[in-house]
Amino acid sequence: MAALAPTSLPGATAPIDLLAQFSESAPLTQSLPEQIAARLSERIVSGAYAPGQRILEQAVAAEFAVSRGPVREALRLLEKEDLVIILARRGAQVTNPTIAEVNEIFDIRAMLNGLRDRMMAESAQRERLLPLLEQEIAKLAAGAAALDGAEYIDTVLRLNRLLTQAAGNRRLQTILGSLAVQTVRYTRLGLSTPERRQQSVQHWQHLLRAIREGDGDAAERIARQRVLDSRDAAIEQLLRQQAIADAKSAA
Amino acid sequence: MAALAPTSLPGATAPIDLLAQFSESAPLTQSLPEQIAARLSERIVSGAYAPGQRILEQAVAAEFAVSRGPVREALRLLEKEDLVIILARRGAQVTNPTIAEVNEIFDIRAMLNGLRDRMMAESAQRERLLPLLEQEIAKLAAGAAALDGAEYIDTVLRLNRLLTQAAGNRRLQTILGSLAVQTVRYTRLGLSTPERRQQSVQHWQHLLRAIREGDGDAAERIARQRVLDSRDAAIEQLLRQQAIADAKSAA
DNA sequence: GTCAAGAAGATTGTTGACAATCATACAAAC
DNA sequence: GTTTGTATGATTGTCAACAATCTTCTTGAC
Repeated sequence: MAALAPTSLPGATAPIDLLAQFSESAPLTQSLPEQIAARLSERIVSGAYAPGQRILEQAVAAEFAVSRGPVREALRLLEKEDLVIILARRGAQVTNPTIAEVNEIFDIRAMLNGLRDRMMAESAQRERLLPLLEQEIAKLAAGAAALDGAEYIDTVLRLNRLLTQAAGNRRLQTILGSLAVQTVRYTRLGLSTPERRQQSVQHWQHLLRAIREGDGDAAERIARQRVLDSRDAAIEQLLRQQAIADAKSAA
Repeated sequence: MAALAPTSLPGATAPIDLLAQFSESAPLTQSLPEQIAARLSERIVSGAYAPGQRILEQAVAAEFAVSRGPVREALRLLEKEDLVIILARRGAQVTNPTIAEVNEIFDIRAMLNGLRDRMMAESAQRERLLPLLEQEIAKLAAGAAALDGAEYIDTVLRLNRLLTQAAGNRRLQTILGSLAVQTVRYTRLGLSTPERRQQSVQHWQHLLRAIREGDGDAAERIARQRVLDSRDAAIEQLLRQQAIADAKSAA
């Protein structure tokens, strides 16, 4: 049996694939474990699965009408993204990063985004990408003033993906993609203020100039600073989520 | 009962350590997949499994007298380290990195070692580790003069582990550990000359001073330079291996 | 009331078998 | 001679059942 249509899985919400968003080019058909992982990933990032919550193989298998094998593999994929932790003979739990760990993630992102943007500034073919970057950064400026900032965040994600792909460093792409999932987990409903967003737009414009002038040192410095600045918003978001969780568990 | 609030837990798993074979402190009990992964890892790193070679699940399962399940999981672990690539319905193949990709790995290592050593220099508890570092660097100087440099490489690995663990950034540890596996793959039989090793020792001594003085900027700069310098040796090693492989396939 | 020891249930780890897909060899057509 | 189509074997993907281990609940002593 199991002649499964690659895109349809019992259970039924829209299969938004967070992981594919950051991968080079989403394959036309995802494997069964990948589909399951994508679904679970969304639940974790959205908060539907609370930090610390256990994920039982049998329960997931029953829900998606598959056996435990593919579910096991899906959980391993989520572990790779640090969305769950798997303890020997104790199964998977949704991770619950401490503030210190989120800080660490941003430290690493700062360094690697610095590398990425330096590579871009020093790349011979940056001329070809400059128009696209200019266009996206214009969109960014437009979205920054809005109240909810949803489009702003989308544009930031697109910009980052654009730069990451253009850097042409496959492994850098993998690592930054994984870190981006975590970042989205804390900035998705991104309650950053319009003021903060407009300051960020300035950073992006400075970066654009550095790239245009081929100034790798400047590009790296600006990228680092931009990531470290965005850290504050993420920490605030994390504290807010934890406060909500605490209130719930107290009730 | 017991509808307890999710117990707070550390963000993610301890990184599985394929370099454990080079360390005294291996975990007390490895899971079956981890043991298999470690054995296969050794073969890939040592070259017993050639780049591009297919690894069949059934063959490995038969050799270790287990079923294919644990072998599958072991192969997923190796994929995480980029020692193999797994293609859908086509199984696992030993990776065959291009020179460009090895360059990329060293770019990333340079940045993250920079972060790590900066953190060390700015850490409050660096005093406690300084004696250990001094001791290891002394060993390094002793081993640098030797002809084969085996002990030198062991000491470098120990030093790097020491610093990576001390940085206390779990995810950084994971990423650097994974990159270290790849690095060892190309520098293990490390035919770096005594001259090059002695220059490297100087770098380490400069780093030691920067850490002692709490100069994070200097620590980062030195670490970056050290990694980028070591890149040449790795590239040479890779070219040598490829030449051997070409000669074999021609014969 | 608290703690420890043991039993029962729940959950993961592993296995062997079956289904689906892929790679190869060979034949036929152009 | 090259290419296309087909059959066969090899290999991965998935499943359901069993074994090993952990967690929870109960019981009993202090």
